[in-house]
This record gives sequence, C-alpha cells and structure tokens, in this order.
Amino acid sequence: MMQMTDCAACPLQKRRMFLPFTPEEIAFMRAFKTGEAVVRPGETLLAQGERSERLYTVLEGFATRSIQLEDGRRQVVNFVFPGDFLGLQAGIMGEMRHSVQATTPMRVCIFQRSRLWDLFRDKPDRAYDLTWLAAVEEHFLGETIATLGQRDATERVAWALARIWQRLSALGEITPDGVALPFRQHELADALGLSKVHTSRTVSQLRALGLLVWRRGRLNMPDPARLFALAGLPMEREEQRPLI
Amino acid sequence: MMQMTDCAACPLQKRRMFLPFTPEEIAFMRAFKTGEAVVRPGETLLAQGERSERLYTVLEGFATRSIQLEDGRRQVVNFVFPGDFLGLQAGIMGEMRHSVQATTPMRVCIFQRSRLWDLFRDKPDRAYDLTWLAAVEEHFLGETIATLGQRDATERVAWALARIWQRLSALGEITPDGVALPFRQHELADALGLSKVHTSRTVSQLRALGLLVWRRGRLNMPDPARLFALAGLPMEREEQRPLI
DNA sequence: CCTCGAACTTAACGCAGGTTAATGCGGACG
DNA sequence: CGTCCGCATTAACCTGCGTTAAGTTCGAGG
Repeated sequence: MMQMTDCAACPLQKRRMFLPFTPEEIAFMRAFKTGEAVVRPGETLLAQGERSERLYTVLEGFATRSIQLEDGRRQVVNFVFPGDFLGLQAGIMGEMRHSVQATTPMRVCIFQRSRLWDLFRDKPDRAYDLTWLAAVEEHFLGETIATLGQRDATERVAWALARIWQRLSALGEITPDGVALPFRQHELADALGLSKVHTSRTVSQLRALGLLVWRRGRLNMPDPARLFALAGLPMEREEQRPLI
Repeated sequence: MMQMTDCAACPLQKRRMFLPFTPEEIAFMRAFKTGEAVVRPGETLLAQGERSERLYTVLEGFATRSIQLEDGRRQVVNFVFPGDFLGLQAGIMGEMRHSVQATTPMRVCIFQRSRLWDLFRDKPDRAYDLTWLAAVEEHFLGETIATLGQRDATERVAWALARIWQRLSALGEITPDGVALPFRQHELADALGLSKVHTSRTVSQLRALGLLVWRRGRLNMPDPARLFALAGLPMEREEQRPLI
C-alpha cells in the first residue's frame, strides 16, 4: 500500500464533469476507501473469471474493458476513463465477466466488496448514485450494440472517436491542438469489431475527408460538427455525473 | 385501469427461477405497485425519447428492447421476458434511450417513477436487488457486444437461440416438443445485425446440421450441448433472480 | 373452398470488409 | 549515429453477408 490521497482532496473533484462531494459524502468515502494503487500500462486490474474482493474508482489514466472468447478472440466492450467505477459486476454478481486492462499508467482508489452492502443500508443516496452510474453505463452499452449491429466501418470509427473526444473534453483534457488519445488503433479495432487493417483504412479515409487529424497519439477534430453528424450523435455536452 | 393481481398471489412467484418474496417484501410491493396493464402485440410500452413516469415489471408475455437510428435502421438491443423490470433508464436518467415493443400479448405491473427514491431510502435490500438486476443486464449487454463484434452469422444465431432457450427453460416453458418462440426471424435479424435473408439462410443451415427444429413458432433443440458449444456458451442453469 | 397477406425460403450477384504480406516510420536504446 | 521494434499504412486478393427479386407455405377471413 502506498501513500493515499485524502478524499477531501480528491483530484477528480477538480474536473467539472463531476458533481461535488458534500461534507458527509467526503466523510463516508474516506471510511469506505481502503487504499490506492498504481497500475502500469498493459497490467490487468480485474481479470475475467476472477472473484475480486476489490472495487475501484479510477483517479487517473485509461483502460479498456474487454471480453475474451473461448478461442482467443477479444472484444473491447468499452473504454474506461477517470471517474469510472470498476468491479460492480464482481461486487454484485460474484464473478467478473470481463477484464480491465490499463492502456496508460493509472491511479485508482480501492474499496472492499464486503462493504458494498453497507453503502446500500447506510447511504441510500450513494446507492442511488451507484445505480445511476450503472444505468448510464447500460445506456452506452445499448448504443454500442446499435453501432456494431447497424453502422458501417466509417460510421463506427466516427462514433467511437466522437464519444472518446466528448468524454475527454468533459474531463477538460482538450488543448488547442486536440487531445492525447490514450488508445491505439488496435484497441479501436477490437472495440468496433473491425480488423486492424480496415480500421487503419477507415481512419485514413476520415483523415482524407478532413474530419480528423490523428498522429502519434494526438487527435484533433477540425470540424467536430461534421464528425458527430456522421457518427449519428448530437453534439450536446455530457451531464455531470456522481463520483463513487 | 383493470383488475389488479395482488402481489401475494404474484403469478411470477410460481416460476422457480425467481427468489420468493418475504412477507415484508409483499407488503412493500403491494404499496409500491399502482396498477396493471395489458399490452397487445406490436404495441409500444415505452418509447425512445419519452420521459415515462412509469416503471413496469413484466408478468406475462414477451417484448423487444430496440434502438431506432436517425435514418430508421433498427437494432434490437435485447429480448424482454416475464420478470424483467422495465423503465429504469427513464426512471433514473430521465429519458428512455430505447423503445420496448410487445411481440406477444403482455400483462405488466405498473409502478411510479416518483417512488423509486423511496425504495432506495426505505428498502435497501430492494434497492440492492434492483442494482443486482442492472448488473446482470449489463453483463448480458457485454456478451451481446462480444457476439456482434466477433462472431460470424452461424455463431450469432446459435448464441441468440441458445440464450432464449435457456431463459424460456428457466421460466418453465419447455415441453417435450420444445418451446413456443415468441420472436420472429425478423426480430432475430435485427438483434444480431444480420439481414433477414441471411438470418433465414443461417437458420436453414443450422437445421440442416440437425441442431434445431424451428417451424411455425415452435423451436426444438435435438442436441442442446452441440448448439451451446457452437454458441460459445456453457450449459449451466441460470441463477435465481430477484423480482421487483 | 378460394383469396390474400405475413412470414419465410431460395437463388444470383455485388461489395464491404477480412486476410496476408510487404513497406514505412518514429522512438528507445546501445 | 545505427539498429531494432512496435505501430501504422498500403496493396492484392478473397469471402461472408447484403440486396433484389422470385417463389413457398400457412393461417385467417370471406
């Protein structure tokens, strides 16, 4: 165990996409939090099949949630960003059905699964927030299903980049020359059900259309409105979300 | 409003896939439930974009949850079975992001969205159950994403039919000549991201392999183990689930 | 018994995207 | 400054699935 940030000084609170903690919430979270961990790129934070005793909130860094099929094929279910809560599945259903793998260095808060029930019993508002997060997650998964089921490669890539852009932007990660993309084409491909080669072709095509600039881990969008339109997404700002 | 079944005599309780109510739960559910409705095939129970004040539990009958894209394409996100809880998205996020459409006659219990918070405040165990259901749902959506992203048409069809079979079987709907399938090929196709034509071809192929018999709304599986293997699914029985 | 329509089936053809493989490029390290 | 390696790109070829369109089959209603 390493030095642990106090919840009162939670770095996530500086990002305006998150609802501020009330003093009681800080007190509760302080007691709920049992540690902190650093994860290196490529490391597996939660493994499919594992019965993890731990739950996490991402403080910093990025990851993928992915499912491994029997024969080795891999599907990235979605991307993980700071503020995301991890491990609810194992926490509630007993066993993780997917893995979480860091794509950048990460820092995470640690909670104990055994205390999840206390949260429901003693802090209904926190439990409600947790369910809120689960409902939002469910919505995004539904959108992903619609994308994989109905959209062609161009639309898919546009959609994924638009969603990632939106999330990074809500986190305040945008600079004049765009954002640092924490994922590689390989992960995009696995998330969209496309081959790496075709993903590259498709990205090139979007580049040729002047819809994006993506080089060496930096992404920029010369004309966000057009890209969002192609992705079938409205351009609204994301709602603030609670933090567990 | 029509005549309303008392929760103490809830017909779902007869099905062994559901955890039995405790006496207090019955008392609570009785107060929580505000009505009952009958829905005809084809009717829309919840519409995408709507801010429904109502939540439902399915007592009888089947439905699809689907997302409509801007240009009219439709993706069936999943299938709805008796015991499923509907409307949590609108209940928690404010707006439905998908529609729920009956594919058979249905009967549903009605609850008020405004009282959802009471449930969290007063009945932490019920709130926990609700979150449990959400977590299981999330797991299935993840599996669907993996299927659409990685599996070919044959595997997809096998997967969908195996999952539906499993659920119907848990509901006790299996007879010696199989189950009554409440969905048509059209809906399967929309759920799997395949065209109707190719879905038909693929079903024929599975039929030719002796893996299934599906005629006029009845499905049978001569060799479930082989079909499940093809679908990449273990053949275990589903866990009992709570009922809201 | 006949007609009609919904659901499904079958066949022919074309294309989006998979696969394989060769090539380019920049960053890390000696 | 040169080599290596991981990642991205490009090209050539192939196939699974979409599309269109012409049947079937069966049940409902006259």
